[in-house]
Amino acid sequence: MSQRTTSKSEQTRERILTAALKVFCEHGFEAASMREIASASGMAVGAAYYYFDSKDALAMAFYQKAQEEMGPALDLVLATSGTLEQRLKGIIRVKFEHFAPNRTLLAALSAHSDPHHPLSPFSPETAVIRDRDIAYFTRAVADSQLRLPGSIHPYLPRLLWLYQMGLIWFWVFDDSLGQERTQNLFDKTLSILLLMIRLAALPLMRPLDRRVADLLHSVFGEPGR
Amino acid sequence: MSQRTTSKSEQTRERILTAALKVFCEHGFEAASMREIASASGMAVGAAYYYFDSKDALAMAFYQKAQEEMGPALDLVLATSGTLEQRLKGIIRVKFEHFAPNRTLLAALSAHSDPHHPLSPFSPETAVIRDRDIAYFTRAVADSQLRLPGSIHPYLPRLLWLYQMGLIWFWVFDDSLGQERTQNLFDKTLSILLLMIRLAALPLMRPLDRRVADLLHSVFGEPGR
DNA sequence: TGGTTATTTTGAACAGGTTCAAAATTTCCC
DNA sequence: GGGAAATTTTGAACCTGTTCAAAATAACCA
Repeated sequence: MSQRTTSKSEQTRERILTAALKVFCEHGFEAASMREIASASGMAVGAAYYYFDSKDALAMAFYQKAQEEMGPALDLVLATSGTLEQRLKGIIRVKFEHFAPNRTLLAALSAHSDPHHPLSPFSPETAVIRDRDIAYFTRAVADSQLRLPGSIHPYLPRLLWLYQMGLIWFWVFDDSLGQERTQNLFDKTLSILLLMIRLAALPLMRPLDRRVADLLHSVFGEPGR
Repeated sequence: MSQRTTSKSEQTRERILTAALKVFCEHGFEAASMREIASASGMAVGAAYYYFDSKDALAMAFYQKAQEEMGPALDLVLATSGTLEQRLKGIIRVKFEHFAPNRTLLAALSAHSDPHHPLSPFSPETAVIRDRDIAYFTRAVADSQLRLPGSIHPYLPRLLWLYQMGLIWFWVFDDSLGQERTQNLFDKTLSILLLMIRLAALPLMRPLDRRVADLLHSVFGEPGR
């Protein structure tokens, strides 16, 4: 049966990924070798490459799995909080808490700044993951009544995603105890962000609005979803 | 004589770097192998590693050399322009023009986002290069009369440097013809930046100022040079 | 069931960055 | 000048990510 086969194949894939995460946790991403991962999973090196395109792809698979696992917690945040502030705080807290045990693993993904690289957060290959992520920000913005210029509004989810990516980047490399510096950065930037959104409604900001909308259009392309 | 020795050693180093740049230009950074670079310079692989810590370090050496070469052009910009706008435009244009022939080589440096990595733009190891770079922005800000809150002022050079880094990052991966998208981004963000600086002087912005200054302090540390 | 095809698994081979002990050369000092 | 010490140069060896042709296994169908 094709069903069973897929399932067994899936199991093997799972087994390799689990072994990889274990090895990553033990020696860190760099120090972990594909040979060790393979033998930890009881398979040959080639098998790991049959299921994953590269070593980095293992880190990406971890991210993808994490995204699925966080789904319910994120839904809960959106269901139980109303203001944008609460929602953003909630969403980002969920992510930090979920990734905390493997925080440094994310550094492997931060390495790919080139949007041409399949594992870059900006690549076409990661578009599905990215869009799923952005969708949460879309929902976070949706029914929170924001008085934001309409021209900027459609870009807000993507901007917030970008903001989150920046925070995560800072967090990944934050050596302070309990990553308190990131917490500090988060508190302060969020408060500025919300204040700016409030100020953006003032007529004085009109010239700024126009320019920002123009900029966003040329960076992100069409405003439509 | 110690002088001669240093000089000859320096020459060899130069010869390897030149060969490396040639090979990088021919096949790109990734495709260039250390063996090819070594043989192109008429030395053994080990020699390259005697002068440079890694392959990436060759790209960094290129950046460092470029920084020195751009010095006079940057000084000229500062000497012949008065407004912050003209100066920023000038400084960044000089850089783009200088790096244009080797634009993609900079991608090798963009790869190191981890501040722990010696070649990261944020690492202690690159502090000298970074500070030299920031100094130009300090000079650019210096005698252009800006009405900016005093609490933010000391961070401005570092912020402008960060802004420049972002632009260069965008430029390195910009596939549009003649990198026109970057030009567009530059024009629009600069106009927004200058408008924001003008708006920042308004008393209405006082609460924002305080928060921004607080944020900058916690990210950059002490305001003093 | 038995043969054929598709999927999965293997591990040796490859390529390239990096190391290092030894050799070659230069410097330094008596 | 000559011998010790420092510097420079060498290239084979190492390690690791990755590939790939062949082997093993599973799925499918007559």
